[in-house]
Amino acid sequence: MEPDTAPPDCRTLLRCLGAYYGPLHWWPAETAFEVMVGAILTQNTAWTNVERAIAALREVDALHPAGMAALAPEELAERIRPSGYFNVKADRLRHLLAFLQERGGIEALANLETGALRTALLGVKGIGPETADDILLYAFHRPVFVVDAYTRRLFERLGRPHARDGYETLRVSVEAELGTDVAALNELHALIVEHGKQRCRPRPLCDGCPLARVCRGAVPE
DNA sequence: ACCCAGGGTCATA
DNA sequence: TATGACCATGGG
Repeated sequence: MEPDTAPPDCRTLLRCLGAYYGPLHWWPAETAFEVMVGAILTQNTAWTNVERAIAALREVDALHPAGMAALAPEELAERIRPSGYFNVKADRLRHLLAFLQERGGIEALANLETGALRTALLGVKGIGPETADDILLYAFHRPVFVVDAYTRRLFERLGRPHARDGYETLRVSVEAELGTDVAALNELHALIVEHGKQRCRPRPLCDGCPLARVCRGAVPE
């Protein structure tokens, strides 16, 4: 059943979720390249598994492009094994490396306009819309909203418009509310993920909480 | 023993 | 456009 009140806007969600969980200081990485690697490794995978893979890469100094490129393909796959889909993801990381080299590195990419940069990222095999937007927002600090499965579930339960529309439509609808506020876009996605991971009964998160009845489990009627 | 996780690609209809 | 199969590990 849908809430009988109007669905909360994004600023309200930020205030409420932020009061309870935040600030979250995303993305958990030290460099732009590490953000890109993490964005690929976390595809359909729990972050705890990604942390092991990242640690295994750090052990052999493979968290920068040259260091990763120096690894044999088999060793790269072996290092990231804990993150799952390790053969697929090893290929994707190598596509990323080739892309960075062709384009003159991260510094050169940073000169591109956001739309051009997104198009370029989507041209890399293994980088789809969500991964591209993770990279745009958290590695290049561009004003982009990242849509993921948690976002769809939450928005659907809140009765927000476009919850079931295509990726681009949903993304643009949020960006229309938050404008070019990179800090807000950063925090909102992080908070939605953090809240989505909770396995809890619905409870109020803030004063007059608009999603007190919306948690990971079924929405009580 | 199941279900899911901070997706994406490819083949098919 | 829209499903379905596939990729794979680790925690609840």
